[in-house]
Amino acid sequence: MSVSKPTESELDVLRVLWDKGPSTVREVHDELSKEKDTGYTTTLKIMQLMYEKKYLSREKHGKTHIYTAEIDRKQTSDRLIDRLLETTFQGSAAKLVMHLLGNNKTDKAELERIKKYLDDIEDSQID
Amino acid sequence: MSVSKPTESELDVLRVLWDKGPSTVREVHDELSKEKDTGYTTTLKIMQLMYEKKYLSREKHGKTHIYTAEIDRKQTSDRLIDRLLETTFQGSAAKLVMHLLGNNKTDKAELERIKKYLDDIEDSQID
DNA sequence: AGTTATCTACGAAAATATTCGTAAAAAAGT
DNA sequence: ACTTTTTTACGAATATTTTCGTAGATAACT
Repeated sequence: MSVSKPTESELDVLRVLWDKGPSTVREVHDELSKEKDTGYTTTLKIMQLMYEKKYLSREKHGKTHIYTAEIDRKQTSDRLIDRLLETTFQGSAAKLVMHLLGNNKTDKAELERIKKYLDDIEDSQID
Repeated sequence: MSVSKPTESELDVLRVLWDKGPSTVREVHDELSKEKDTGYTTTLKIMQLMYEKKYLSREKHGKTHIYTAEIDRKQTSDRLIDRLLETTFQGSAAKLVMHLLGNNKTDKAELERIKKYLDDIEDSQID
């Protein structure tokens, strides 16, 4: 199975579906309209193409379709992260993390969660 | 100043320039050839376009140009990371970090570096 | 039932990105 | 000096992505 590589617009659609769960074109479009300004049929077309590419599945309810994301967040983010790591952090996860926490408004709770996670990893890594 | 948004191919070029520093088209092309299979003039053209967009600067040495990246790694990665955070991690840095360390072959040295960094942050955050 | 609104499918235009052929100039090699 | 190689600039072809208009079908409204 060739690796899926959603375009910019396709990612916009996916983000909505990932957030809100299965939705109609109308719902996705209304959501996207908050950010960018394109016609309804544009969103429709993109979702139809995504359906053909198997990025989405759909189910007919009356005359409308309800679309569901068929490529998952994790897989997609893996790709994006790999790319990011290579492109801008020379493959070093540490650099990415530092960058991430460096400028960001990452709050204390988040930091704690990360630390805890790191400890867990180390514990399970007595090799 | 509008935010720069390099395309896929442009990022390929940037990666090389970021890694190797100022380089000729030939050098960039040879580097890219290891991965993908395009003609020399294709790389040339892309770099020329990037020059017009001000993504690169160049300096003439004899008949060849030496190109330098004019948009920096940090700025570019900030954009990519923000996008990634929003799109696939609901804005949670912790989630991204966990994801990053979860599947990855991050070695012990890297983990140590990260932990140390976290400690430093916490120390400087007694507010 | 007739009108209006909403949705889909289709096709094609417009915008962007990528590719490469060709020609001319500069440099290097013989 | 002549040939070969390397480089640039230009222009155009191709591919990909995004956009939307139009027509027909289905549902909702009055």
